Amino acid sequence: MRPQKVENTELIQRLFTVLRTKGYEGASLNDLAAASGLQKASLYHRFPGGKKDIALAVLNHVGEWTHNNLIQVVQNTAISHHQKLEILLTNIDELYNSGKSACITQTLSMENSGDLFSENINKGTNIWINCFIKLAIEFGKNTAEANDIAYEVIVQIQGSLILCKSIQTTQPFKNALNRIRTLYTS
Amino acid sequence: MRPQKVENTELIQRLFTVLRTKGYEGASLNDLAAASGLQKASLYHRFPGGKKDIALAVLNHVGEWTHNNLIQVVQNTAISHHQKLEILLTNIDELYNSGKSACITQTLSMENSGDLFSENINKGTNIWINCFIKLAIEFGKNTAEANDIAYEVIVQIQGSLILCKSIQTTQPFKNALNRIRTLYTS
DNA sequence: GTCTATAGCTAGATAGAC
DNA sequence: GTCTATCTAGCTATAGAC
Repeated sequence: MRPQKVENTELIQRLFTVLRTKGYEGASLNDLAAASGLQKASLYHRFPGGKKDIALAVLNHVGEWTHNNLIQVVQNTAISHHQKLEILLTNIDELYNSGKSACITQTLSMENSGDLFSENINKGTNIWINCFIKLAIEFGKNTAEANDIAYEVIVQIQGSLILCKSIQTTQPFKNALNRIRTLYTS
Repeated sequence: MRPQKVENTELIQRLFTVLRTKGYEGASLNDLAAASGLQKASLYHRFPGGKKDIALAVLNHVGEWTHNNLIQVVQNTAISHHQKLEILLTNIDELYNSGKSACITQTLSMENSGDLFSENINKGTNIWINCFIKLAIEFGKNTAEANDIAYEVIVQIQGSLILCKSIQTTQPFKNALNRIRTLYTS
C-alpha cells in the first residue's frame, strides 16, 4: 500500500478543528479537504461514509480524549481528589483553549445534523456527568449534592463558552472554572 | 398594491422558528419558504438581501422582544423588584419554551454565519446583561455583585439550554431559572 | 405582492488513472 | 492511498408574468 500522506490522529485533529468552528452544515467538504491537507476523494477513501463518517470519527476522538483526560484522572488511585480536580480543570482549560474555542457538542447539535449525532452527544455528555459525580463523591458529597454539582459543571462550561463567543472575551470561561472549583471545595 | 399573504410579525415569527432550530447554514431558503407559507421569490421581495436579511430581521425581532419583555419590565416603576424578577423569569421561560427551544444566539454564531451577526449578537447580549445588572442594583447589590449576577444569569440560561438538548430533558432549564431567582434573593 | 421558471453555482459524492 | 475530473442534486438568487 501507499504511505498515508497524513497520519490518522493528526488528520482527525485537523478535521475536528474545522467542525468545531464551522459546524456540521457550515463545514463543506472543500473546507475539510483544505484543512486536512488531502483532496476530497482521499477523504472519501479514509471515511467511506463521507461527511457523516468524518463527524462521527471526530466525536469518537473526543470520546477518547475524555477517557484519557477525565475518566482516567478520576480513576487514578495514586493522587488525592484535590489534585484530580486541579488536573481536570487544567485539561478542560486546554480542550477549550481557555475559552477561545467552542464545544463540538454545540456545533453538531442543530436539527439537521442533530438527528445524526444526538445519541452520540447524549452518551458523551452523560460520561462527563458521571465523571464529575464520582469526583464529588470523593469530596464527601452525598448522592443528591454530587448530582447537582455535576450538572452545574456542564452548565458552567457550556454557558460560559457561549457567553465568551457572544461578547468576545474569555473572562466568563475563566470565572466558570473557578466557580467549578468552589462547587467542590465548599 | 396586492395584499400581503402573511402579515409581517407572523412571517418573522415563522422564520424565527426555522432559524432557531436549524441554524443559519442548516436552514435553506426552501425550508424558510415552506415554513413561511410564501414562495422563495416572495421572500426576496420581503427581504431583498436574501437569507442574510431574513436572519437580521429575525434578530431585530428578538431585540424588540427584549425591549418589551425585559427592559420595559425592569423600567416599570409601578411594581416591586420582586415582582419584576418573577415576570422576567416567566417571560424567559416562555421565550425558550420551558427549555425545549434553543437560543437564536447559539444557532447564528458559527464561524461562517458568525461574521455576519457577531456585532448584532454582541450588542443584544449586552442589553440582556445591563437589564439584569439594573435589577440586581434594585435588589440592593453593589456594582461588582450586580455584574457577577448578570453574567451568571446568561451562563445559567445558555448552559442549561445546551444541557437540555444534549440529554433530552428540560429539567436543567427549570433548575437554572430557580438558581437565577436565588442569585437575586439571597 | 405573489407566483412559476430558471439561471448560475457549489454542495456532497463517485469513477478511474497512477 | 492519493489524485484529477466529473456527476447530480441542492443551493442562493433573479427574471418576468399576473
